[in-house]
Amino acid sequence: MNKAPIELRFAVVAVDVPVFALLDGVLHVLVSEVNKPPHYINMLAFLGGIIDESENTDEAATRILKEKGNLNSVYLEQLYTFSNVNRDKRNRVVSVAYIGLVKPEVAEAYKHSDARFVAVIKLPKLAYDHNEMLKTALARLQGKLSYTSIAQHLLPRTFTLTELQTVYETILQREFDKRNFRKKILTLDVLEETGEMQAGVKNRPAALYRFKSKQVLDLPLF
Amino acid sequence: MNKAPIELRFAVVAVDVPVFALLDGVLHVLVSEVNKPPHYINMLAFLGGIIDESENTDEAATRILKEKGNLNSVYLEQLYTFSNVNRDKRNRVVSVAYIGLVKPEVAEAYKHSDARFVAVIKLPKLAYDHNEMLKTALARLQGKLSYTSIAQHLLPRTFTLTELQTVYETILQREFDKRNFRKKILTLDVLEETGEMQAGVKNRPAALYRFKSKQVLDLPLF
DNA sequence: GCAAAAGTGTTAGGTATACACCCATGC
DNA sequence: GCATGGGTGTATACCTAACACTTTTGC
Repeated sequence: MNKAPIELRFAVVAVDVPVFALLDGVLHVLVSEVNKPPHYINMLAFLGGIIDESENTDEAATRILKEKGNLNSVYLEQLYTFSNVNRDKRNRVVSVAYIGLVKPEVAEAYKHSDARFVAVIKLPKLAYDHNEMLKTALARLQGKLSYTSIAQHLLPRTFTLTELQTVYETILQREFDKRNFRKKILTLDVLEETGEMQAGVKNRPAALYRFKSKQVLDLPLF
Repeated sequence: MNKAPIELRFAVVAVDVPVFALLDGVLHVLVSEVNKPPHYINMLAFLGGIIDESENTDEAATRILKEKGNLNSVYLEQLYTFSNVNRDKRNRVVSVAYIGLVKPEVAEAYKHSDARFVAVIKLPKLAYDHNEMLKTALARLQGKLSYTSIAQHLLPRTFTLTELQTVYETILQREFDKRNFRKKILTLDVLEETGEMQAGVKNRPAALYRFKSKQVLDLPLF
């Protein structure tokens, strides 16, 4: 493919991906060390990188999580594009940010040389404009949870209704009445019982459910 | 500012802006002629252009509407970033799309050499990926109308409740009961009466309202 | 038998929906 | 006085929110 005149190509296009996971009922996000003197010395940032000539930004996000974080099976959706002139002090980078969600068993097993899941409330000042990106991502996550079935990507394949409720309570930062929550979610008819029960818990075992559809559906929730 | 290595700068970053207006109760969008042989001959597309080194994409969108369409006072919000490798067949362009909204008096008075407002339902096949962009924009517009006070940017500064209802009915493509619509919108407490009435209409003149706040607020609507 | 979490129904208050007639103005 | 759109209230169904006790399991 032809290229546009060089003077129009002053910016690089990157993707950045805050990948969220719930670990022990606490929202975590994947960060890695950044050490790019003089501006970004020993700071944390989300995984990200520059897109290739042969891919769109969706594909770049998937590739970069794989290459830089050894992460597969991440649910991704585009978040927002950040383009302030000085958002990366080294040179002009326009970043198409994505939100990534992984199931807890993926995050629990995660081991990588420099990337790790850190509790969102414990994050320090991040590199680039990633604090702003985080704020945008959290707001979007709350919105999406409230009117779609996106919670399925933060839960194991099968889960208890209490686990599902905990996802909502953790991310929306409010509590729900157990009976009302169950009534609501069950009448939406998006879950089905697996027929299995929890095993090895030291209390009454709960019934396990799964989402009927792997699609993220629009739902009237909260 | 330093530049990244040239081999990473294969793409240009552009913005594209479908600008919507309601004219006589019909949704219109601003398009201009594109004539870029061999791929795009005498086609229509939304206003758009390449960002400058000194601006972010928000600023670029505002500037381009002014420069290429002589349009000011457009409400803008970022829509989505389109990055498919072949979305522009001439060379690699990553487009950060915005939605623009203008008040009917602006659209009615609009005169420009090649840009014009065309009814959305009458649009032909557009250049680039602008049909896909339109689809995304319309879906977003419906969503925003349903849970924010964005309608204010498609209405004159003062308006009747029937005009407001027509905005909702046109964009959401459903009808509302007049009494229930009024009750709902008035109990939300976002409107105030101007004290003025319509003049020169050949029926009973309606009371004129305005939005209390110029901010776009989140509201529980439909 | 005790600790821990699962599971389950009812009531009251508020919100959404459906529906029809009179009013003010221009011509 | 007629045509046009403006403006208003009520009754019903539905949904939401508040609330407490019994069950099952492991130890």
